[in-house]
Amino acid sequence: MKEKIKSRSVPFSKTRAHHANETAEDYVEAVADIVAETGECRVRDLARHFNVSHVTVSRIVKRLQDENLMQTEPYKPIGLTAKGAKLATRVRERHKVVFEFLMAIGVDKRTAEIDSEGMEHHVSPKTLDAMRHFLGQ
Amino acid sequence: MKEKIKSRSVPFSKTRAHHANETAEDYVEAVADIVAETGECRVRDLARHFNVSHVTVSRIVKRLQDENLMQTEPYKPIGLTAKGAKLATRVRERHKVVFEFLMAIGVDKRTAEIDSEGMEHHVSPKTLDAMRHFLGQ
DNA sequence: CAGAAAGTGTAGCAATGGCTACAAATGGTG
DNA sequence: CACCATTTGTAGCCATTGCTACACTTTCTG
Repeated sequence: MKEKIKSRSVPFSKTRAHHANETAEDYVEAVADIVAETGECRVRDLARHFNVSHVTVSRIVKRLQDENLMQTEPYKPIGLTAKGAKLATRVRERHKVVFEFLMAIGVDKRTAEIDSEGMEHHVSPKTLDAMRHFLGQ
Repeated sequence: MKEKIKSRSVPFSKTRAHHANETAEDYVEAVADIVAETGECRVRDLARHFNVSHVTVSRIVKRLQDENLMQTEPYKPIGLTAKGAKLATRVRERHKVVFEFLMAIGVDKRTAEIDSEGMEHHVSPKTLDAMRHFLGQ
């Protein structure tokens, strides 16, 4: 099927689609994190995490379910599909590298946390490699 | 008035507002660049630059005009207001630092161009300082 | 100068992600 | 068990950014 979005092969290509893709990455990452921390992930957990209403969360979860990234049933916890888990792993690893890289160049922890969350979606594999190299891996 | 958007004081705060802000930054930067290169900026120039339809551009330009960042008249070139020019200067400088920083850590030019465009909006002043420091300024 | 080409504007639709208000389900607790 | 608080779902609104189709201006050209 391969309905992947050509994320940034060209500058500024299709901002809306790109943002929807970012949302998917943020959400699978959050689900993975929350499950890892608390055992299960609920709509309200995501609402608190992203500081949005539960309505926004449940609509997005519905969309991500349609995209085969998440799986849930009404009033039940939210889980990741195999595809979602795979994406989450990739995103978390990338996030970690960006965060540690920012720390390594002297950014304070709080700022590194905030900036890495925003920057990560725009860090290509090549740039990520450069960061890893800098970190001495 | 101070209707500034608290861009990322907290992680993930209000994605939609944040994105609208990014659009404003991208557009004022593009107008400044295009004017600098060709003498004037037209709707079609922005449409080509962002790879979107002219319709999308003219609607966004209208919004940015309402926000006092741009100025134009029907069928006329697009210019920046004082406020828009000020923002453009800040954005271009930040973009330049991020781009040069990526080059400095060994990212190839094309990738640095693409990634810096996406990353720049998420680079806080503190991280920007760290990048400047790294570049030896 | 008339007609064609290019550029721009407008109408109207879709997707995404915000929200409030209200309804329904779940889970504790008296 | 019955009630209440919490959680989740649904309805319906708005803003932003995509689009196509069509209309109108401007500009170039024969």
